[in-house]
Amino acid sequence: MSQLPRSPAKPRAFEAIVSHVETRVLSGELKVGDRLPGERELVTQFQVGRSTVREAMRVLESNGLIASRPGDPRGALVLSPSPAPLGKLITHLTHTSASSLVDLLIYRMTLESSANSLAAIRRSDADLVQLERTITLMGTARPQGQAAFSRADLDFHEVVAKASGHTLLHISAAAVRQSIEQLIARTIEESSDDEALMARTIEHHQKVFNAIRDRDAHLAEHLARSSLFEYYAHLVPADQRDALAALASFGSPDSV
Amino acid sequence: MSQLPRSPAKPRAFEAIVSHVETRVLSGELKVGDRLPGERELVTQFQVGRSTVREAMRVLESNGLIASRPGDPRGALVLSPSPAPLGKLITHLTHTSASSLVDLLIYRMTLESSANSLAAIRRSDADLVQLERTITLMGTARPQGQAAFSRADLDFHEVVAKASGHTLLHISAAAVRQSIEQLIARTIEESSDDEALMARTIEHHQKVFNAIRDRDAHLAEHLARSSLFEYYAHLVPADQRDALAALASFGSPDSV
DNA sequence: TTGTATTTGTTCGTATGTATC
DNA sequence: GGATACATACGAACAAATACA
Repeated sequence: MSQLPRSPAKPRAFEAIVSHVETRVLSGELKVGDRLPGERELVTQFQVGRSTVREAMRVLESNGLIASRPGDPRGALVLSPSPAPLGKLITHLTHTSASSLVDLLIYRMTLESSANSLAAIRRSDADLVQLERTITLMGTARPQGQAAFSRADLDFHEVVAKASGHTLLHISAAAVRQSIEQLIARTIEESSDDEALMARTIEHHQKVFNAIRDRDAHLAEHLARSSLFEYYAHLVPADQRDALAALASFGSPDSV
Repeated sequence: MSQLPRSPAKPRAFEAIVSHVETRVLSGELKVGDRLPGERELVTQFQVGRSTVREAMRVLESNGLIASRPGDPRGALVLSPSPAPLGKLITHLTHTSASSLVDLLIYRMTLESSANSLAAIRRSDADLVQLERTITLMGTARPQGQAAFSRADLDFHEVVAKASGHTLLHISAAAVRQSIEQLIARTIEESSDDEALMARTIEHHQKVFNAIRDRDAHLAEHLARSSLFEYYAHLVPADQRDALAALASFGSPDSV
């Protein structure tokens, strides 16, 4: 009996080291740039075998807390907080549990509309300069075809997300954009360069820029939704389009 | 010289196994519930030592991809996506001050408002039954104090997210909720049981339920924002509250 | 710059407790 | 209950890489 995994589950030896280090990093006892004791010293400190110590090191490393390299007598290095492991995890999540294109688009609409809103509130003047540059880039990329234009387009969204000053939104939006691009890469390759759509997209982005410049958070948020809808809606089956349309029309001046 | 870590950095033996498994999960070759080969078989497959295999297992385990337990002759189990690893990373990032409480609340508002909107569109009748039950539970938990009420409250949001039928939203919203609860655990413990707030919260949830029942996506989305704002806004410093307020007021009937 | 000591990366053998059949 | 195969954990050994005198 008892086919289910036990609730408490036997605590494993390496976990003691992991949570010990995590706690000390969280409490500030271990600062960025500090060194952990060497593996052999951890063996005596925790009364475990060296393999166990190494398992703990790999987990801490995978979570972005430390880095160790061979031959360094000073021990593993405590790293500064980085969104990199988070980005990897989110990328993995979007790739695995992305049931459909429409769900990915919904997710992107969700994240980027908030990023736009935040950017309108938190943007610096330097952000505006960078944004204007990416819009210019879209213009020059236009005659180079769909692929180049798409790259410039993604750049714009990336810069906006960065201007939001929200690390989590920034990282996760980037992951979702990438997943979407990979998913529709084949679908879109044969789509003839749609000059009219490109022009409309640039216009949209110009409007977003204006809204962010004028610190109009509501307008910026709504524009993210409507422009994503216009750009991508034709790729999703008509019978799944209602959820996307509902999000896109939220906050619209002419709705309600 | 060369104190900095090399750019290419020598690939380590266990990483081959990690990325191999990751790739197979991503490609769908390994489905949830499938089993990995035993450790000894992986040793021969990858021509590495057993400790190396175990290090790879710990990393995969820490990222929530697999679970293994001693004595199981079937090998490590491939897990379904879970919010746990994501929540842990987010919690760690916020604690190390890469991100603040207000950013977490913004993130939650972003995700849950979309989840509400989707739930209004995709909900089944069974979802409604479950939602009603969690609201009833909040009523019975009310006299048991803040902690019990908070748990029931979180349950409601969890059920709504599930009803959205959007795995990504569901998982990431759960992770963010978890992080927020951990972050404000101490702040809120001394907050006297606010009977009035509890009553208002239940009312809010009833309104959300009605909106989802009536398939009013816009109303459901707006309610998620306004109720989160009312519930949590007092915890964020006044000078950071504008971004949260901007999101909360978006789509409001009386704004614009 | 060279050499040396020490560290991490990796392998291997062994013992032990446990889940499955 | 017993046999089997598994994961957990330890520790010794060697190679490669690094820091430091």
